[in-house]
Amino acid sequence: MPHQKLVQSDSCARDPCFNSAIETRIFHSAIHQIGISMTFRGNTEIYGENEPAEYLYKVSSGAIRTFKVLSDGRRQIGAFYLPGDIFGQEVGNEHKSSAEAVVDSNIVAINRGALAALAARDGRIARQFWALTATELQCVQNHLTLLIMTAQERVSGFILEMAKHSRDGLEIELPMSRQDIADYLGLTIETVCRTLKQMERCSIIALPNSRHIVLRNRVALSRLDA
Amino acid sequence: MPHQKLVQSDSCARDPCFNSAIETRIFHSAIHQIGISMTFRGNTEIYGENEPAEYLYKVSSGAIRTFKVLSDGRRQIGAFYLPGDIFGQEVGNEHKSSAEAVVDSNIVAINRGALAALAARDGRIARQFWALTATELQCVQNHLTLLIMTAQERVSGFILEMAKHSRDGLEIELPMSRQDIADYLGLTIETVCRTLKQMERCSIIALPNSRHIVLRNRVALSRLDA
DNA sequence: CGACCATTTGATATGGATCAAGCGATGTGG
DNA sequence: CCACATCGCTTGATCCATATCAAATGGTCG
Repeated sequence: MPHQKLVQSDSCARDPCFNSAIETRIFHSAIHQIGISMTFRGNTEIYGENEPAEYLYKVSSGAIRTFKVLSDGRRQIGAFYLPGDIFGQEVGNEHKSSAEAVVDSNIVAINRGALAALAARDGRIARQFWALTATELQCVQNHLTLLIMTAQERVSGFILEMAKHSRDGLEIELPMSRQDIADYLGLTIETVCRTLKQMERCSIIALPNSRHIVLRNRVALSRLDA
Repeated sequence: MPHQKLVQSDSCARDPCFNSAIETRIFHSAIHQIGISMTFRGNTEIYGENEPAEYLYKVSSGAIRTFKVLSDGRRQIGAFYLPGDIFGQEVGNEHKSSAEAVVDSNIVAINRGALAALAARDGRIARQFWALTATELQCVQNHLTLLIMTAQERVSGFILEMAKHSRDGLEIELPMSRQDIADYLGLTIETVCRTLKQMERCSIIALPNSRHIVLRNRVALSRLDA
């Protein structure tokens, strides 16, 4: 799960080649100055695979998923982006994934060309711009590690990721469906359900309803995640 | 599989924010000028997880694997680096994986600080420096896609990747063991063996010996890879 | 209230893991 | 030069985690 805050608080902050908290703030305020605010209803497309990547997006509210659909219809969700996260940064000129709003969402769109122009004049902006790719890399690598693990480990990994985004780190409001979670973790809906249920039986979590998870035993949960 | 050539020939080349073939050449010649050549025997460590990332490395000959070992001993190979590839680029100041020579290898080590200094004076170098992260991202994303597929698809994906590195794209010399392949694909040795054998039975590939694969039917192979 | 869709739960099937030999190179010492 | 130990690979038999198929439940909206 991409997460701008990670960049500030993690190892990256110490790397002279990367960003600092101050630069991050400058960058985000630049985004809001040159960006255009937009609204998307849940389950609507923001951009499609192979489309030219003209814009970068910052999530103001809601949740976004990026994904690829394989030839046989299987869907691989690459990431979920939550408020504060930036998505749409690509390696080339084209989007390598599609992006959809998971629920009704507000996002700020920033023209990549305009941002590049700013970056050309301000090294701090340039560093932040590049740091997006680095953050992305970090997230994909974590995701990769999840995919070689057992169902239990994947689900606990997912819950712990989501918990980082929640206010208190204990109560999680899931914007996404079971199918979304399954496609993110490379499992089926049924396995996700059963695994969650089993964790509930062990009093590791509580499931007041299908979109709400409460952490009851974080230590046990972390243990499940290898 | 990271692959500098990818950066030149792929979509990235068209992105003004990224590199061009000329810049790539300038970058690589800079590496050879400020880099120190080193030799590693097969199965020896180049760097370990969490060590400070002082150097960047370019493979001259041989093959390198980067990997993480999970708490329970499972090993996840993140990538194989073959001649021409650059590895050791990290998001922060520390290596997030360990690196080992797969077979006896020659590599050129470049001080990251020295490269950063060059980059500060030459935007072309800076772009290339950053493009490394982008290339890495691209590769991890491909790897991620492999891991949600069936054993057959993973193995064919792997073979096709390796074929890109071979001279004629048909005859593949594998530097790595079955265990390495298994740990890269998230499978067991036995499954890798059986899958290869089955492809041989279908005349999709030939296996003159365990380290040599010959593509007999590339179309059928690509079809297996979703 | 009834239709609809997401989620849960249950029963069964299966792909890949695990366990266990066998085999074929490579190397070592007698 | 040949037994023999070693190590990586292959092959076979069995098991199990997760997928698949099927049905029940429950929440939401007209």
